[in-house]
Amino acid sequence: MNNSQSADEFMPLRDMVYKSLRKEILTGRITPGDHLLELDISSKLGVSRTPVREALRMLELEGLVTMQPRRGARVSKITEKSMQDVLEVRESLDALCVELACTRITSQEKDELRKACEAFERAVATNDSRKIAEADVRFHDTLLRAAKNDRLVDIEENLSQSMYRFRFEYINEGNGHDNLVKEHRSIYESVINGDREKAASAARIHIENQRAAILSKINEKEQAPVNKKNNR
Amino acid sequence: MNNSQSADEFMPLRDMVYKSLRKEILTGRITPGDHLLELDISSKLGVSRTPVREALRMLELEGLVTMQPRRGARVSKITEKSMQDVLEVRESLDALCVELACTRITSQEKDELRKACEAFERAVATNDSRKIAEADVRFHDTLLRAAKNDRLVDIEENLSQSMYRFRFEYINEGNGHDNLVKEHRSIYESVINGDREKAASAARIHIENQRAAILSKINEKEQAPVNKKNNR
DNA sequence: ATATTGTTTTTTGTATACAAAATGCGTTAA
DNA sequence: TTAACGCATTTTGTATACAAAAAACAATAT
Repeated sequence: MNNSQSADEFMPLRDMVYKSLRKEILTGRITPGDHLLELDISSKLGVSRTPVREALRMLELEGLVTMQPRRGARVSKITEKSMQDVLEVRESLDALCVELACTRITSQEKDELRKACEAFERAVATNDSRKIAEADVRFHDTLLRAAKNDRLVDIEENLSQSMYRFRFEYINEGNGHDNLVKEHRSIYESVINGDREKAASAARIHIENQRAAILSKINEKEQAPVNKKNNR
Repeated sequence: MNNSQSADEFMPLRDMVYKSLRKEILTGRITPGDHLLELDISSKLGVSRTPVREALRMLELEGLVTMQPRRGARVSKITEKSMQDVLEVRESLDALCVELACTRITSQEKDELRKACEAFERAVATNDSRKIAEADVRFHDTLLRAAKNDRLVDIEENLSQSMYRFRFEYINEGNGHDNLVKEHRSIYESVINGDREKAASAARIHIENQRAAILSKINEKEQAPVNKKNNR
């Protein structure tokens, strides 16, 4: 009965379920390790098990849930190692992204990038971390589009998902906002000027700083006794 | 009735179907643009539509098939652009891979890498392109494992899949075998010596040459009237 | 001959039914 | 008290049934 996902109408139920579950995982309403019961989900969303199962297969391939045959699906755990792995790959791919953008960006996209950069600065000024996160995504999406590589877009989207929870938290960190602005500006200017080397190194520094923020956050948590289960 | 996939026994049917379909796509027995009829597949493999549908959802997320709601699944088309996109990403990630391998490879893995490198040289000597392709995969897998990054492994596997058909063909190219040996050896030596810069540039050159071979192959085909369908 | 409309057939989407494995629980025996 | 066994329940895996959309086809009118 509860729909909880807009923009459907003629969307197959499996996609509705998929988006709904993904949202709950990314926003932390379902936490790593939680068992995903097909019957629970289907009754909660008012559909049968069939679309639920298909959605689970999709989430499995995305890496958000882990299947054990005959034992069901669980929300994938995030370890520090897995986060390190993601960040390493992102560093290379973000560098690639801005390098490609340097040579392929159109004048219209340059304009968009400027706006996105300015919007980010304004968002930081408001100190509203939701707005900051949104503006951050917009800036990076603009760069990604300018790179004109569809496969890169797919992979980066997938990597971003893995970082979603942490992105929100590292942006909440009190200190680094001004640094973020500077880093974005540096990337922006390099891309506009078509300076591939400088753009790449700026992108790498940007990720490197995120890594530091995220890892300090993880370690901080490790101190506290964190192993609570079932937030509902 | 026809099983066509070994190593199952207690594998869920969806995985059997998934592997079976993937194999047929990768080996070209089903070609891009082909319509995948659920009922055909299920009767051919002797299972019901349920596991077939779940397998299709997985292949969709992997990018091997493209779904149109209410209109079924088709094998994804490979365009020159999509191949270029894949190669660009691979260049960055292969460079990352060997850089990581430089600092993380164990002495045991160094040994494996040496063996893989030598096996590749022997394979080239036989001039059997199937053997060459296998040895090539072995060499790259060894490097990938040495990099100790699970996410990188996943992504590279996915990218390799997209190139599977072409890998076979470019390896068939008469000219480049000796070059391949030299390139591998250069990568091998750099990694053993822990020279990140040299390893990265060697890896990039390696991919760059593959790009040239693959693209010449694609262009060659474009000349001939290639739009045949249904090879069965 | 072509376009349009209506009808039949095919195909996908969804729900449900049934089988088999896994889980949980209580009982019994050491 | 604990370990082990068996039974009941839950949960996943698979098949099938039914609904609805799309495609194929035929007939009619222009």
